[in-house]
Amino acid sequence: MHSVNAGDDDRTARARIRDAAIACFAARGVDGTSLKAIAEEAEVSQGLILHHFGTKKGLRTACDEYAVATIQESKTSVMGAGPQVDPLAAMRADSDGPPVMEYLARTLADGSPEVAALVDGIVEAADAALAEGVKSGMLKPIDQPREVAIVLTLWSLGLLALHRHAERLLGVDIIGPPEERARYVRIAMEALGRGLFTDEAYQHARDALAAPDEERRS
Amino acid sequence: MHSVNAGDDDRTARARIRDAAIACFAARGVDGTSLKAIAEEAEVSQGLILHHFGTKKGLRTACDEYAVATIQESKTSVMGAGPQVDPLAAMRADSDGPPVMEYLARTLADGSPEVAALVDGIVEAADAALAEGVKSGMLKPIDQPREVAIVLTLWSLGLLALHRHAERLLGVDIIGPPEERARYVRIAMEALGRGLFTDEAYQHARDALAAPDEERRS
DNA sequence: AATATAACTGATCACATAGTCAGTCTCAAG
DNA sequence: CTTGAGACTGACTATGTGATCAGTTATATT
Repeated sequence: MHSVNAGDDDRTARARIRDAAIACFAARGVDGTSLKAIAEEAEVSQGLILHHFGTKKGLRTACDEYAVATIQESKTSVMGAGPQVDPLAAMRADSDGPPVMEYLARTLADGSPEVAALVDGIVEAADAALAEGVKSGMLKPIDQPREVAIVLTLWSLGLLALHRHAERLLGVDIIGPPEERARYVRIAMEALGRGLFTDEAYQHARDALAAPDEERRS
Repeated sequence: MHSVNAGDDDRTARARIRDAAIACFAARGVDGTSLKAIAEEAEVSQGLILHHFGTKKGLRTACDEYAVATIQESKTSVMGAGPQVDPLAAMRADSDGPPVMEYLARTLADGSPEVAALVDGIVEAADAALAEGVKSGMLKPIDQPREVAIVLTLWSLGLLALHRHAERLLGVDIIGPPEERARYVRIAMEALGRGLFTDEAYQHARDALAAPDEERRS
């Protein structure tokens, strides 16, 4: 009865609580989720949650750490295959585990230090991937490579945060499996790959933007 | 004492409550804000909030409507100046009013119908702007103009939702005044304007993506 | 088997919350 | 002046919250 396992679930109670919390937080937000709801979802008592995590904030932190670790893991495994243009492509949550991507989408905006560090790491990876792409001749030389890496990363993650809008407008669940995201990648490729401006319009815009006060180059 | 106005503030109490709610919601989120906190901020009793708005949800809806109306207003006024590439540039909150942009950034992700409608409207505007740009020869022809308009809009709005990350990584407050955002525009221009891929790499990637279903392992 | 340690529960606490209500005050119209 | 309606308040309620705690059960160690 009071065993470590409950039902046919072989996860430890601690893991079950964490996963339940991630699911609840992803679905209704951290503030919108009570410990009671998590306890019911994990089929444990509410007291056990606090026994394991101390406070709700502690649970939140544990969720952040787990999500970050999960994503880092899949990121490095995907990274081995070669440089990736789309930072999002490097992030793929296991379909069987807790909904890490949804959780991240929810918590990206209300900045915890753990998530901030994750974002920083993704930027670094994107920066490296861009440099690699330039070196291999796949990408054009970039004037502000780091800044471009940052913006590309935040565009991707921002789209993740707004994935419900993307689903409504585009009919694409960018959190879903790779084949579901293929349409998005094609659209992104059209915008980012060849560029939108005509050559002369780009030169003109560039000159107009370059004019201001100070110049920041690497 | 019980007059319509309080202190030297000539807004109606109803407007003061709404503005205070927007400020609190923007700062700490809707769920993280109590009616008591709003009442204190607006210098009214908590009962008056419910007298005017019925429920907290009603207040939230009123905030959404006000924010949407404010942004729509500035959007159309900016639109008169000509087609805009960056959807964000069309949105500028008055510096004196409540922090509408911060509020929008907070609420973009937890989709209310009002905000969803606003997003749809911005997409329409971006779509029209793209078409205009193509027509005037500023932009290259676009294969999937509507989809590109959607993605560009969501990238911009997603960046807005993640503006704290942008500030940390880029040192740019994209909510701030236009001159503050100039650096971001230059970066976005480098990525979107001329494109990142070399010509042959783009052709190659494009061909690879055009194939209906393929397992893409780079 | 004995014992210590950790897992776990359910009752309970103090507190914050959204919402209700009775009644006061202001002001304008009759 | 009277009256009625809406603005407004402060006390109140019912409920939900995170957290505490005493006590119980399981697991591991010896």
